[in-house]
Order: sequence, then C-alpha cells, then structure tokens
Amino acid sequence: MIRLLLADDQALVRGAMAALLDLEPDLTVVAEVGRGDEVVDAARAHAADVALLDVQMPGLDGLAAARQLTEALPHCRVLMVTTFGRAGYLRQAMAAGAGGFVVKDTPARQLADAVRRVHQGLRVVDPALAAQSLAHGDSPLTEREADVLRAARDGGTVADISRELHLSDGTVRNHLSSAIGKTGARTRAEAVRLAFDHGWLL
Amino acid sequence: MIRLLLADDQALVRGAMAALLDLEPDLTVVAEVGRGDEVVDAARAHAADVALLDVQMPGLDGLAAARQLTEALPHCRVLMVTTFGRAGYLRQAMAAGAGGFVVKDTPARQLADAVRRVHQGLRVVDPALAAQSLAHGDSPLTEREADVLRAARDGGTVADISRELHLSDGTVRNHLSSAIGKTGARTRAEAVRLAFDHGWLL
DNA sequence: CAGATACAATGACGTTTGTCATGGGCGGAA
DNA sequence: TTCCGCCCATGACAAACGTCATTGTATCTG
Repeated sequence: MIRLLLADDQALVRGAMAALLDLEPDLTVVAEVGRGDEVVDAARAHAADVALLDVQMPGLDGLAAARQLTEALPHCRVLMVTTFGRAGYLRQAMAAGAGGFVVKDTPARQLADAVRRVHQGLRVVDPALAAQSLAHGDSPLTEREADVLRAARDGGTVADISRELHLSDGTVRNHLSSAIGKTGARTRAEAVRLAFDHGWLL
Repeated sequence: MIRLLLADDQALVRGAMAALLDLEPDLTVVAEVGRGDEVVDAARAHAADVALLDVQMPGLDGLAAARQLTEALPHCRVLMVTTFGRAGYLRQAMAAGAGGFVVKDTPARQLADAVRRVHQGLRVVDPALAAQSLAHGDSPLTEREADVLRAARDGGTVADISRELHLSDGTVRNHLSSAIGKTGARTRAEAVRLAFDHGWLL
C-alpha cells in the first residue's frame, strides 16, 4: 500500500485527486495540505511514501517544499503535479530532487501509474516538456535581474521598483535593459512575460 | 440520478472531479469534455442535467459556452467551477444564465451539495465573491478600451497594438490613457493587470 | 596575480509613453 | 433636433523609459 500526501492550494482539486487516487487498490491518501510550509510536517506525521506537490502554493512554493522534503525525509519520493508546463519548473524540480513532473493536462488514468513509477524510484517526465526544457536551456538571468523582473510584474514604474529593492533608479533601468536583451524582448512587460513563461522567475 | 457534464481543459482535474462526484450515490458523470465548443453537443448527446464549466477553456471560453448551453438546452443547469474568483466573471456568469458559481478553493465536500442545489434551480454563489462583485461594479471600460488592453496584454509596443487593431498610434494611446484613468492605474501594464483581475477582460 | 562576472551607480542620449486640447463622424436618448 | 457618449484622429509637451559608456567594488577562477 503506497501512502500518499497531496499538496495543492485548491481544495476542490485536492479533494478530487484524493478521490481519484483512493480508487486505486494499491494507493491510499494519508494526508492533504493546502500550503507548502505544511508539507514536511505532514509527510513526517503520516509517514508518506510519495508526495504530490503543486508548484504554486501559499506559504512556500512547491519547488522549495520539494527541496525541504527530499532533504528532511529522503525516503519520501516527490512527484510534481502542476498546471503550467514551464520548462524552468521542470529543471528546478529535478534539481530539487523530484522523481517526476506531470502537468495537469495529462489523462487522469496516467496519474496512478506515474505515482507507482516514482515510488519505485523511476523518473517520470512529460516528453514534450523535456524537449522544451532542453531547447530553452537554463535561465540566462542573474539573480538581480530576476528580482527586478519580479518586482516589475505588477506593472509599477521604475521608481516603484527602485524603492522596493532599495536601488538607484538608474541601476534598475540597467538591470531591466539587460534582462530585456537576454530574453529577446522589446519591452519590460514582454520581458516579464517571457521570463515567466520560461519558468525563470519564482 | 442527476446526470453531469464536466468541462475543464485540465484532463487530470476533470478526471479527478469525475471520480469525486461519482462517489455520490445520486450523481453520475455522463460526459467529459476539454473544450468549450464541445459542451453543447455533449450535453445534448448525453442528456445532461447539470453542466460544470470551467471559465478558461480552449475553443470557447466557459462563459460563452454557458450562454450557448442555456439557450440551446434551457432545462440543463449550469454551475461554473473556476480557479479565479474574479468579480467580473461571476457577473457575466449570472448574466449568461448560470445557476451557480464556485471557486476551486472551496472544500471538496461542498461541491456535490452545490450541484444538487443548482439542479433544484437554486442559486449557489460564494458569499465573499458576491460582495467583491458588488464592490467593484460593472466594467467601466468601453469595448474599444478593452480591446486595446487585451492587445497590450503580452507587452507589445503602441506600434504593435495599433498594427494589430488597424488604428492610429495616437488613437491607441488615447484609449490606453483612458483605460489607465478608469482602472486607477499609473501604467499600461498595471491597467492590464487590474482590468484582468476584475474580470473586465475576456 | 590577472581575468571574468555580478552588482551598484551616474550622466547623457534619443525614443516611447501618458496626457491634454481639439476636431470630426456616428449612433442613441431626451 | 439637439445633446451626449463612443470612436478615430492629430499635434504638442512633459515625463518615463531603454540604451550606452564609464567607473567602482566584490567575488570567484584560472
């Protein structure tokens, strides 16, 4: 009997996935959480064998949660189950020690198989996503450039960003210019969008 | 036995919700689709009593699908089940003849009850969302302003937008300026974000 | 050590953007 | 019919933006 932990911020989706997986005779859902910072505790308390983690969660994002979990409980496998097939997420998930990466577009029947494979220590990755990940490569952005893009996400002015990051206006514009160049964008907003779609932010 | 149609572009979520709802003795899922433009045909073919529609779907968005469905099959009730609790979505959903509006944050157990209520002709609405909807009111944007904001979504320049919409550069900037004023934003990007969050676009 | 890279900052530049006044054409409402 | 709002357009202006050259510090690497 494989013991599962579900972590997803959408209660409805979480409950539905629990119902789906509990139908499998060899699987049982032993814990559900809606926040990333509750993952490790819950996994330990319920002796989970496999944790299914969403990427976007309050408290702590799924990738960070995966890092914590694989370090704290190495025997507990991690399967990322996420909405967005961002190439950068896959890369980071694997680096975080995840055993698999599945997007929510995949047929429901394959989920149980993915869980079993991960439990056996195998790697489960969407082939299309793997190809895209290789194509886009790793993030070319420096840490600071990523910070600036993140701060520019909600459409504020340079002054807003510089205030938030305690930087000079000119420095912010330099970082932005650099990020625009690296992403191949022609506008700050476009750079934000592209970097986000590639999974280079957060 | 209430016959259900599920429409959601994420196959995994769709299947999981099917599993969840099929556990209820008085509910049965008779059809699943992943595109908005397949909703009406599927509902007719399988004689669905209640259709659960996500807002964002390829082909046709859930709100438009709800309009088509309530017109083509008036006896078939509609329950919107969506990720984002945008106030504007709720308003449009109700105008489209939906019987209920549920966000995916709600506990899984409440879903079956919502389905039953909608099937009985009752209205099901998240109270918090209803309040927010009243607070923000209807969209103050004109059709053209909304068009321009939509075109500005991916971060292009004024020239890009004017080319896409076959307008003068100056006209685009006028519409943008107007939209910025109406949304209370200070930047084009911020206006796009705010309008989107209010459900005033798409 | 020298070289490369990330970070922060400044000043200068040309361009883009947001705003405003103004005007004309078009539809619906008083 | 007259008014009003929406749409399209133009021109002008200040502010914000994107780019570049340059300087300096810190850190890591060969």
